[in-house]
Amino acid sequence: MSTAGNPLAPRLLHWFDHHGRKHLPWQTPRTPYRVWLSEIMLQQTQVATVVGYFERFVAALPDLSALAAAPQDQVLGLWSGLGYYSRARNLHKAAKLCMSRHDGELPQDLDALAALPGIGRSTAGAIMAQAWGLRCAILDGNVKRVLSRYHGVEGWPGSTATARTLWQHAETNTPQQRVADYTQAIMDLGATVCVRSRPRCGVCPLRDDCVALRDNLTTQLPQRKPAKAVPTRQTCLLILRDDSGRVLLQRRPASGVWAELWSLPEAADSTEALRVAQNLGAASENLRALTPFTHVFSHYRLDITPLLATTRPLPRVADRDDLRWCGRADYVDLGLPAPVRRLLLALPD
DNA sequence: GACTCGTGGTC
DNA sequence: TGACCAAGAGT
Repeated sequence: MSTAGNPLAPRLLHWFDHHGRKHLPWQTPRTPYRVWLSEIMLQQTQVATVVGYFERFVAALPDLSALAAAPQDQVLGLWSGLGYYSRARNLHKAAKLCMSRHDGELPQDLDALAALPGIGRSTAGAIMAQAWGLRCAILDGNVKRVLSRYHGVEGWPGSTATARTLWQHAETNTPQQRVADYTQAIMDLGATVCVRSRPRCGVCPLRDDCVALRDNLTTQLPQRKPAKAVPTRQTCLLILRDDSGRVLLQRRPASGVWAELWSLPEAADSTEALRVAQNLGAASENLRALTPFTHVFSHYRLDITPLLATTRPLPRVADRDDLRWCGRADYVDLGLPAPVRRLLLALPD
C-alpha cells in the first residue's frame, strides 16, 4: 500500500491551479442547479459530448422551477441524442420533488440528495462538494482509476469489496479546504493525465508515491471487469480431396474472421455441408467426419468438425477466383488460418 | 451480483 | 473490428 502520511490533496490542488479545467460551462456561473444538471448529463458520458447539450438545456430551462414546470416532452427533447433517457425522466421527477418537498431548492444534505431519483452516492457527493463546498467524497470512473493506481488497489472497481476500499480512500483523501476544487482536480487528473491507456505519468503530480507507477502496474490497474464466458459456435469445414491428394481451398470473405485468408469451404452443419459439397461438384456419399476440435478466439470458441470427402473425378470448379485446388506444396506457403493449416498437415491418407 | 440503459470514441 | 469504456443509477 502507499505511504499513509503524504496527503495527495495539496499536490492535486497545486496541479489544478495550473492545469485544471476551470471554464466548463457549468462552472460559470456555478449554481446548484447547473452543477446537478451537469453531473447527471456527465454520468457515463464524456465532457466533450455533454457541453452542447448542457448549454442548450440551461438556455431553455435555466433553473429548477423552470425544469419542474416543463412538460416531459420538452425535457426529453432537450435530452434527445444524449442517451440513457431515464436520466432525463429522473431529473424531471427530482425537480418536481424539490418543488414539493424541499422549498423549491436542492436539499443541502447528502442523504436527501441521494434519495432523489437519478442521484446516487457519487453524484450526491459531487453536488455537495461542487455546489456548496461541503466535504463529501465522490467516486466516479475517473476517481476510481486515479485511486486504484495511486493506492495500488487490486480487484475490479465494480465489485462490492473493491468499491468499498476505493470509497474509503476517497473519503480519506478528500481535504477540509477547497473541496470543490479538489473534486474537480481529481476528476480532471483522471480525464487528462491518469487516462485509461497510456497515462501521462511523466507529468503527474502524484508520480512520487504512486503505487502503480512504482510497481509498473499502470496497465494492470484498475483491474478490468471479469470477462463473461465466451460463447461457443459450431461449424463444419469441408475437405474435398481428389485422388492425387490435392484439396479445394476457398478464400474467406473480406469481412469477418480470417478475412481474405485461404481456408476450407465452410458449412454450418452436416446438412448444409452436403449441399455445399454437391454445389462444388463433389460426390457426397463418402463424406466422413473427422475428429472435431475447438479453436479459441479472443471473443468466442469455435467447435470445428472437419468433413473429409475423397472425390474420384476432379470436381469442376466454376470460374471463381475464390476457389483453388492445392497440393501440400502449394498451400504450405499460403496464408492459412492456424487451425486449417494444422488440419491439412495432419490429414489421414 | 447481474443486468439494463445510449451514444461516441479508442484500441 | 468488435470489445471495452466513459463524470452511474435503478431494478
